[in-house]
Amino acid sequence: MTLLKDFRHIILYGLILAILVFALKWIQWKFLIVDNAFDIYAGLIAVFFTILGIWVATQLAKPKVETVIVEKEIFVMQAEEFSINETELKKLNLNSREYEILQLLAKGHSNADIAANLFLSLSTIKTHVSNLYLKMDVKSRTKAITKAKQLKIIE
Amino acid sequence: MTLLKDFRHIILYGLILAILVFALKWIQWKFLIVDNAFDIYAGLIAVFFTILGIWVATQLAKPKVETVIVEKEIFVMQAEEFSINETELKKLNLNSREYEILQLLAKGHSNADIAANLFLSLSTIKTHVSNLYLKMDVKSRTKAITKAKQLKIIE
DNA sequence: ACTTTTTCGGTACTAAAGTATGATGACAAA
DNA sequence: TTTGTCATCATACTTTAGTACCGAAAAAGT
Repeated sequence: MTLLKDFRHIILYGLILAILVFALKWIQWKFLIVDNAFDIYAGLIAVFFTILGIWVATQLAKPKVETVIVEKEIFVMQAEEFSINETELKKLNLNSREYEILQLLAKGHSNADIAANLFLSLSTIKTHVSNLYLKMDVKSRTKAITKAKQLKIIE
Repeated sequence: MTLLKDFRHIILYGLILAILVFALKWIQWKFLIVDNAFDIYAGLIAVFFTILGIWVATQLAKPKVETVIVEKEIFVMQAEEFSINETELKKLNLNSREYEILQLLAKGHSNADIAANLFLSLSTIKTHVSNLYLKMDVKSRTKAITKAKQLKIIE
C-alpha cells in the first residue's frame, strides 16, 4: 500500500527531475551568450529548488497532528453500591453459622423460623444467637440488627 | 515517530537526487571534457536549496490541532436522598404515637426503653406496639422493622 | 491416637415480647 | 348532655427471646 505510493512518488520525482534537467539545459542554452546572467540563473535555480523542496516536503510529510486532550467531566450518579464492610466483619470474628443466623435475624425471622430454615433445633439457634450477641456486644436481636446495619456487615 | 521516517525518506530522495546529478555531471564531464563547472555549481545549488526547502517546510509546517474530547467519568456518591414514602405511610393509618414508637423500635429499643423514653408505662407501649403490629400486619418487632424499612416509611 | 476446636443439642430458668380484655379520663362532635 | 373516639394504664396470660451451664459428636490439628 505505502510501497505503491512511494513508488509512484519516485516515478513522479524522477520525471520532474528529468524535466528540470531539460529546462536547465534550455535556460543555459538560451542565456549562454550573456555571461553575467549567471547570478540570475543561479538565483532562479535556488528559488525554484527551494520551492520544489518545500513542495516535496509538504507532499511527503504526514501532517503534524497535535492532539489536545480536553477532559470533559461527566458526573455519574452511582447507584449506592452496597459493599459489606469486611474489616468490621472480621473484627467481630463471627463464624459462618453465626453470620448466617445474623442475616436471617435481619430479615425478621424468629428463632423457630431460623431453626426450621437451617434444619437445626431451637436450642442450637438460641446458643448461636447468644454467642452472636456476646460477640456483637448487644443484648437483643433488634440491637444486633441495627448494629449490623450500622457497621454495614449485612445488607 | 512518523516525522522521523518521513525525514529519512526526504534524505533518501535528496541523496538519490544528488547522486543522479553527480552521475550526470560525471558522464557529461567525461565525454565532453568541456569547461562546464557552471553545471556542477548549478546542480549543487539545486541540491542545496532543495534540501533547504524541505527543511524550511518541515520547520514551518503548522501542526494541525486536533481537539480530542475525552469524557472523564466522575462518580458521585448520591447521598441516598431518603424520602419517606408518604403514600404507604398513610395507607397504614398509624397515629402519631404508633409512628413514634415504630421509629424507636427500628432503633433497637426495647419496650421498657421506649416507655422510659416517652414517659409512658410499659403497658401502654405494649398496647401501642400490638396495635402497630395489627395495622402493619406483622407479628413481631423485627418483622415490623424490616417491613417499615422495605416500605421506606422510616429511615 | 490424642487433644482441641467447632458445631450441635439439651435442660432449666429469667426476661422480654406479644395477646386479650377491660377500665379510666380527656376531648371533640352530635 | 350524651356519644364516641383515643390515648393511657392495668391485669392476666401465652409465647418468644435470651442466659447459663452442660454434654455429645464431628472436624481439625498435633
